[in-house]
Amino acid sequence: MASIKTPQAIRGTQDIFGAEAEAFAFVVETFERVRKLYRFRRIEMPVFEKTEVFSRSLGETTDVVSKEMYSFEDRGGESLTLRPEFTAGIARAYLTSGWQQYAPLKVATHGPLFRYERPQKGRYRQFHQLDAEIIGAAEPQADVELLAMADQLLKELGIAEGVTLNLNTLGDAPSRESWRMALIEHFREARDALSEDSRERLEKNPLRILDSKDPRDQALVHTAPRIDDFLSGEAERYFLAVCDGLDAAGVAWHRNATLVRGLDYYRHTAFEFVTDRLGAQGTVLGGGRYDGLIETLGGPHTPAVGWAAGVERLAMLVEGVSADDFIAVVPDQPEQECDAGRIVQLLRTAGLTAILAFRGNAKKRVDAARREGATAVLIVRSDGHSLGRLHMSHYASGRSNREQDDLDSKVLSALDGEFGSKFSSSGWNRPS
RNA sequence: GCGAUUGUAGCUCAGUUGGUUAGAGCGCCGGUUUGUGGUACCGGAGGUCGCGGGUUCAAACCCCGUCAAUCGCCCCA
Repeated sequence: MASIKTPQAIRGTQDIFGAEAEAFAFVVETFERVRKLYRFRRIEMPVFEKTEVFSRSLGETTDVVSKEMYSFEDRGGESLTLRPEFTAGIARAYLTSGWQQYAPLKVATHGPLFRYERPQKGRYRQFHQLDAEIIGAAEPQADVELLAMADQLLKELGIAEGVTLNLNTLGDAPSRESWRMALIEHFREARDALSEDSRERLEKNPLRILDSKDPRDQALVHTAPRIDDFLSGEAERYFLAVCDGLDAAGVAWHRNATLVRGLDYYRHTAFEFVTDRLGAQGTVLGGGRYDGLIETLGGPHTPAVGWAAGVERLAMLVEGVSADDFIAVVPDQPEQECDAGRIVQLLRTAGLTAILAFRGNAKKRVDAARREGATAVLIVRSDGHSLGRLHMSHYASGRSNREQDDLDSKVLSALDGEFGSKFSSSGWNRPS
């Protein structure tokens, strides 16, 4: 008999369960809560777009476009691509869905993205991002607001301690271009001292040499021309306004003059929240201003700024999302199954998390409930049983008698007298 | 695309210089005890040793290939 081979999961995809899934959900829920505080409007976006949406906006020579896109032809012969990022699709929607009328538009979304890369720690082929954008705002306050929201998000996730905001400006288009020329000249003179990778970058993307990890490049980076010397007066004023705004908002930041961003569309403000706790993937949230992007999609000149954050990376920093308390209801004998079912439903209706332990005898059910981490087990006995009809056993460690009493009275009020006006209760912290 | 490490039960892992029938814990299934306090007891099922080839009297172990995972390079969130 030929055995059936179980298909494997696609490389770089994840099946998330348990504590990791809880951390993942905690990140997303916290983001949803925080973005509402800033009144970013929720949007839902397609997971795929015409390929040109990404190829035109990100830059043909970027790695994302040249080798990381999941592209395919549909039945009509059109080239489509699973989104490798959010921004390009949102910019397209801004133009094709009439969202220009809402400018300045503050939007937020989250969901899966796809890049054909070699998976490693904090990097997957299907990964997930939080995303926030302000479209149609040229004011530095937009940058500040976005960063303030990012900062609050990290604080509310409880991970702000190990994460720092690196901030830089890439200047406006003329500033960036003259800086770029100066960098090429600087590195070309010392070409032989550069690492192999950086010699490659010199042709393709000279700005990237600045954040090379190769020690051979470090010395040259140190003496490289700085963007500050090429900033136009306007670009400089803009950056100062962002810095002042951050200080006023109480957002801590570090100037990092060698911070650049990978995608072509960035101008002015560029930023990354980085940590050293995630191995090679230190960037947990990154973004910047992309005033030129919407024009590359055929729209009017539209200033915009945004960021994206890796949900998996944030979730890895979040530790010990405490599981919610729950009560397991266990019938003593099969005859109490219906009573137990009634009780568990009453508890849920009253807003208490409760499960009905339904496999094995009472002993096995109690054991199973405790293994699952039940806060307490409510045993249901027959009416008139010598040990009483209901018994609460508290199993959560480190709870005070007061907390246990509170839970007992919540349960009693949820049952509303149906199973008697009181029950016995025992617990580790209770002298009994 | 490149490099390093690792693939043994559902999970976490042992497995000697190559040598009978590949083990443990947890989980799972069955039962006993217990009317409740953090690991009670007894029994059971479950493994093409990632896959393919080679060396050998003999391979989980050595060699080659391949696939996958992990970490790193590149790049990015």
